[in-house]
Amino acid sequence: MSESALKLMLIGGTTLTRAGMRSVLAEYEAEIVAAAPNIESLLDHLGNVDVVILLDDQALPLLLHHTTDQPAILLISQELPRPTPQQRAWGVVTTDAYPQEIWASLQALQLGLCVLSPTILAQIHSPPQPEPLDTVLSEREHEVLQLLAEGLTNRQIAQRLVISEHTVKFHVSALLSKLDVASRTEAIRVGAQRGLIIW
Amino acid sequence: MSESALKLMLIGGTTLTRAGMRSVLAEYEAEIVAAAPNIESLLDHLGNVDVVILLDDQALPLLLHHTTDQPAILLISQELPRPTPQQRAWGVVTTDAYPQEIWASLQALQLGLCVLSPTILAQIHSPPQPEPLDTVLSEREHEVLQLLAEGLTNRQIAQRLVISEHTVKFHVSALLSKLDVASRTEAIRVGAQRGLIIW
DNA sequence: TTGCGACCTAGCCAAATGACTAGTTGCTTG
DNA sequence: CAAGCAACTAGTCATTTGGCTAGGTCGCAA
Repeated sequence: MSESALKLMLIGGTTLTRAGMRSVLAEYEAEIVAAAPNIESLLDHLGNVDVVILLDDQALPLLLHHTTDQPAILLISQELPRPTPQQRAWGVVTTDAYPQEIWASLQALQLGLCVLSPTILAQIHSPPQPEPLDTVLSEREHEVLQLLAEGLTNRQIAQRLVISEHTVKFHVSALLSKLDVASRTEAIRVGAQRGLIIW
Repeated sequence: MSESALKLMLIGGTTLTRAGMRSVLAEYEAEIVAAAPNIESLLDHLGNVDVVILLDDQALPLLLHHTTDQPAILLISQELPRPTPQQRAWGVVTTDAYPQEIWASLQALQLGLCVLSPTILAQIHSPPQPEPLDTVLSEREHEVLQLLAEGLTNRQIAQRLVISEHTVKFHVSALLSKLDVASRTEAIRVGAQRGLIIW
C-alpha cells in the first residue's frame, strides 16, 4: 500500500488549520500536492490527487459540481454537509479526530470506501429531532409566527393584528432571536419542525 | 499502529467464507481469536477483541443486545442491516470488497470510525420520495423550493446550486407564479401544504 | 417603590426581495 | 427545420426585510 505516497490536496480552513493538517500528515506516506483557502485555483489539479481534504464545507458544492467520482473527499467538520455526496468515496471526520483516524480515513477513502465519525453517521439516519422548544414564545410572538408562516407580509400582519408595522417588525425580530435564525423563512422552517405552526 | 496484532472474531457465514476471510487476513497483522457460525458460544469473549466481523447479519441483533460500544462491528453484506447500530464504530462493506478494503476498514473501525461502501451508504439516505405529480414544477424549481423552505437566501441558493443569484431570482419568480403566490413565505406555505417540501 | 418583562411605537439604513424586460444555450417534439 | 420549453444570465427598479437605537405603557413581583 505504501509503494507510493498518497496524493492529497488541502482546501479551505485557515492558514493555521492547513499547517496543522500538514504536520499531522507529515508522519505518513502523504504528499500534499496543493493547498489553498478556496477551490477556484485548484480545479485544474483535481485529477492528480487521490483525496481532497476539505477543512470546511464551503467548497463542497463547487467540488461536487466539477467532479463526479474522483477524487475522494474527506471533510473535516462537526456536521453532515448538505448536499451530501452520492455514490462516491467520501467521508466526514470530526475536528477532534486523532492523526491515526485521519490517516486511516484517507487510506479507506483511497480504496473507495466511505468513512464517517459515528456522531456524523448518526445525523444521517436520525435527522428529525422531536425536540422541545427551550425558548418560550410569548403569545403575541406565536401569533406573529403563525401569520408569518401563512405568508403574510409585515404590513398584512399589522393590519390583521391591528398594530403598527413597526411593532410587527419588533416582534419578528424577537422571534428570529428566540428561534436563533436570521430570516422569516428560516423561522418558518424551525417553527414547522417544532410543530409551532398550524398549516 | 502495528505494535500488536488486531484482535478479531469471525461470526456467521459458512466454513468456506470464514476460511476465505482467514486467508485474506493472513496477509496482515491480524489475530483471529475466535470464529464460529453463530454468536452464542462467543459472547464471553467479546471483550477481548477489537473488531467483530459478521459474515452475515444473523448475529447482529444479538450482538447489539449484548454490547453497547465495544467491540467495533464489521458487517460483510450487500445491504444495510436492520436494526442499524447507533453511536458506535461499525461498518458495512460489500462482499466483493478487496482485501485492502477489508483491512483499511478494520483499521478505521478500531479507531472508532464508521466505514461503509458507497452503495451501502446510499441506501441510508435515499428515501424515494412519493412525488406529488399534480404539480407542474420543473426539477430545478422544485430544488429551489426545497432550499427556499430551508430558509436559504437567494444568494445562498445560488452558491448551493452553483448558479448565479440572478438565475435563482428567475426560478423563484417562476415558482411564485406557478404556485400563484406573491412571496417566498407564501410559497413555503403552499409547498408544505401540498407535500412538496421535505422538512 | 423599584425592577422586570411583555407589549407597543418610531426612525434610520443596509440588504434582500421580487417584478419587469431582454437575451443566451440546448434539448425535444411536431 | 421550426417551435417550444427548461435552464441560465443580466439589468433596472420599487418594495420589503431586518438590525439598530430609543422611547412609551401596563401588570406583576421583590
